[in-house]
Amino acid sequence: MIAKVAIENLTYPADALFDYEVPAELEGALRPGCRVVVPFGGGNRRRQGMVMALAEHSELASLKRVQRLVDETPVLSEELLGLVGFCKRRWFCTYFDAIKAILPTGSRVRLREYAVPTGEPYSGDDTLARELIALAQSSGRLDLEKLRKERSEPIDSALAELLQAGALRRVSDVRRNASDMTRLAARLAVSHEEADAYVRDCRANAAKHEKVLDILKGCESVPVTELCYLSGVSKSVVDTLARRQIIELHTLELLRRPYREKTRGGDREPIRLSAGQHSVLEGLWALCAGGRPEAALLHGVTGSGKTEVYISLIDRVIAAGRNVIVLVPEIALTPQLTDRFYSRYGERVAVLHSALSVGERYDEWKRLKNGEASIAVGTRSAIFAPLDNVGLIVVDEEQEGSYKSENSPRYHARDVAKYRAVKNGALLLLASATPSVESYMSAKLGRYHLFTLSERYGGSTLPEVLIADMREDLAKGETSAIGETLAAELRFCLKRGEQAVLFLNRRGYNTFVGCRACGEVRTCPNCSIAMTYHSRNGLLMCHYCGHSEELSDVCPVCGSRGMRHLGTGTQRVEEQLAELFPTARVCRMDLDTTSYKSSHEKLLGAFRDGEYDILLGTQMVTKGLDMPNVTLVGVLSADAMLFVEDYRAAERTFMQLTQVVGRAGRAGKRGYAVIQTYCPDNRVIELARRQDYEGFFEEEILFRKNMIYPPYCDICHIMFTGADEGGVREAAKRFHTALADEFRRTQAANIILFAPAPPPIAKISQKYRQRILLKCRDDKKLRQTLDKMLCNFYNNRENRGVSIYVDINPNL
DNA sequence: AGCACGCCGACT
DNA sequence: GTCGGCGTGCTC
Repeated sequence: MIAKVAIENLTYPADALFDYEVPAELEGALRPGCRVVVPFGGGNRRRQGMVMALAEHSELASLKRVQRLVDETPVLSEELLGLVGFCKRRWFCTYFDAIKAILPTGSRVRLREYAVPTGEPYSGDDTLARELIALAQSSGRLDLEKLRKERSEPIDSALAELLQAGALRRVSDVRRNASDMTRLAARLAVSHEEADAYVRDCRANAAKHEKVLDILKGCESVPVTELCYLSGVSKSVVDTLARRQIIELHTLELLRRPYREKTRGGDREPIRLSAGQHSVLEGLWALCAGGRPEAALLHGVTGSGKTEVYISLIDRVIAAGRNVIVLVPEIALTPQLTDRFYSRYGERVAVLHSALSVGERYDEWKRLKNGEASIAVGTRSAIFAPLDNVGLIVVDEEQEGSYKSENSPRYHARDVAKYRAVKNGALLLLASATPSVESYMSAKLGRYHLFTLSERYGGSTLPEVLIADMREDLAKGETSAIGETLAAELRFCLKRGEQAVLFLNRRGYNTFVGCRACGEVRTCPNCSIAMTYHSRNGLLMCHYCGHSEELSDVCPVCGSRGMRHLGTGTQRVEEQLAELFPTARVCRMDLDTTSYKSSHEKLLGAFRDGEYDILLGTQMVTKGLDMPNVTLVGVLSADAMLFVEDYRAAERTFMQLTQVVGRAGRAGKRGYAVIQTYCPDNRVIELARRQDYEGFFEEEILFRKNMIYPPYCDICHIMFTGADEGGVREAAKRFHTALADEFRRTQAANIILFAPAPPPIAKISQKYRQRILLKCRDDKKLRQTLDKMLCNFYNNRENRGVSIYVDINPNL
C-alpha cells in the first residue's frame, strides 16, 4: 500500500504529493485525512504530513516508509481533502497552507525531534560529537530544534556521525496544540516600593519596564495582550519582568465558554412570517429540498426580516436531517443573531470565530465533527466546518469584505461555499440588503435564483432621510462636525426621549498627527503609513506593524512645537456633543474602547437598556443592532469614503449609508436619518437617501462595464515584498517581462497587464512592496500560467530575498 | 526551506 | 593531495 502525502513547510514549487510505503502494521488504520510523520530529504529529518490519498502502486522504484501515524481517525473528510486541492489550485498556496486554514489551531500538532543516547559508547574523535553525546547523556535527550537554534555552528554532521555510530537514536514526539496559552494575565509579584526600587536600579531601558509596572500598580491583574497595548511594549518586555520575578503571569479563568450560561434551546416558537416572507421561504425550501446544488440571492431591504426567513428555512433543513453552515461577517457585531441561534437550537449550534480561545474553538469544532452539533455559525473560517451532509449554507451580508482572507490561502468564503454546496448538493443562500454588484449581476443573469423582500418587517417604515448640505454651514463660518440640521434633529430626538446613533467612518475618525508649521505627518518608521493617535493609551500607533511611540508636540523635521492631531476624532465630536447637549449621556464605541472582547456587547447592551442617549461610533455601529428606541441616525461625513482610489468606493459608500440609515425606526416608530455631506448632488448619496438599490446597481454596473472592473473582469494582484527596495523592484520588473512574454506566447486574450508599481502602502514592517495589476478572467488557463510563473520565480536565484504572492480580487 | 553534491582555490 | 568555500538542484 502506498500513501500519497502532502508535506508541511514546503515551498510553493516543491509542494507536491510524495509517495510513501505504508508499513504493514499501519495498514487499515492509516486512511486519507490522517496525519503522519515521515522522513524527508537527504537528512531524513522528520516532517509532518497529511495522507491525501492511498494507492496500490507507485511510479517510483524505491520509497521511504511512513514512520508514524498521528491520528487514529481522519481529521479531514473526503470532501475537505478535495477542498485542500481546490484551495491550492485556486489561490496558489501549498497543501499545508490550506490544511492549516481548514483545521482549528487546537487540533494542529507540532512535531518535535529528539535524539536519545542508546548506551552505545562513542569512540570517534569529532569534538562536537563528543560534546553532544556528553550533553545527551547528562540531560537524557537532545532537543534538536532547540539545539539548532542555540548553536551558531551546524550540528548536523556531528549528529549524523553519532546516529551512524549507533550512539544516538532519533525520537520524534507529536504535541497537540490544544492548551490555550494566549489568555495570559500579569500581576505584580512584589510590593509597589520594591517595583519602584527595581526601576531605579535598572539602568538599561527601564522606561518600558516602568510603564508596565505603573499600569500594574493600578490594577489587580491585567491580560498580557491588554498590558502590551496600554504600555506600547512588546511581549518580550513583559516576559523579562516575569523572568526577573517582578511580575508574575497566570492564566485568567475569565471568559470561558462565554455563552454557556445563556438560555439554550428554549425557543420553539414558530416564527410568524409575513406573506412576502412566507413565499420567499417556500421558494427557498423548494430549492433546498431537491438535494441538488443550488444558489440563491436573497435581497431584502434593511429591516425586512431576512433572518426570520432563513431561521425558518434552517428549521426545515434540520428537521430533514441535514446540516447547516451560517456565515456572518463579524461575530462580535452580531451578538443578537448568535443569541437567537443559541436560544433556538441550543447544543445543536456550534459557534466558530476568532474571539474564542484556541481551546474553546477546538471544542466547538469537535462537537461539529462528532455530530453533537449540526449548525455551524461563525465568521469566514467557519466555512471549513467539519460537517457532512450539508443541506444549506447561508452567507449573511454577503458583500462584506471580511469574507475575503488577507493571508494565504487568500480565499473568499463565498467561493469555498460554492464548492461545498456543489459537493454536498446544498443550497447556497447569499443574503443582503445591499448585495455586492458581482452577486446581483449573477442573479440578474440567472446564475443565482433571486428572491426579494421589499417591505419592512413588523409594519415599520423606512426612515425619512435628510441630506444636510455642509456647504451651507461652511458659508456661515460654521466648521463643527455636527452641522445645524443634525443638531436640530438630535434636539428633537432627545426631547422625544428616544435614542440616536451617530456614525463616523474610519477614515475620518483616524486621528493622525501632523505639524502645523511644516506639514510633516508622523509616519511609522517601519511602514509608509501615517501613525494614528490612540487616546486610551496616549500613544501614536501603527496599525500595520504595531510600532508605538510617545506623542510629542515637537516636530522632528522643523523643530517647532507645532505637532497637533488632525482629522475628526470621535473625541472631538464627543466634546462638541457635550457642549450642545450637556445633559445627554453619550456612549463612545470605537476600536479604542472595545479592544476587550466582551466590552462591545456590554456597551451595546447598556445602550439598548437606555443607559445612554447617543451612541457614537465607527463601522461597527452599522451592523446588527436592532434597537427599538433608536429613531435618529446621523452620518457625520458621507464624503470621506466616497473619494478613495478604489473601484468599489461607490459600492461601499452606498452599502454603508444604506445600512446606517436602515438602523433608524424599527418596531413601528418613525425613523429619521441625516447624512452630512459637502456634495449633496452626488448620485450615490442621493440613491442611498432613497434606499434605491436597483437604481444604484443600474448605474454602477455601467461604470464597471465601461471601465472594465469586476464583474466584467477579475482583478489579480501579484505582490512582491522584500527588505531591499531595488531588489524588489527588479524582481517585479523581471516577473512582468516574463509574464508579458508568456501571455504573448500562449496568445492569451482579454488580459490587461499593468506595469509594476508601488501599492498605496509602499512599505510595511520594513519591507518594500511592488505590485503588478492584472485585469483578466480567473479561469483554468490563467491559473495554470500563473502557477508556472510562480514556480519559475521561486526557482530563479536572482529573486532571493523577495517574496511573491498572488491575490485574486483582493480587498483594496 | 534544508541539505547533499560537486566544482574550484588555499593550505598542509 | 585534501579541506572547505558556496553555487546548483532535489526532496517520495
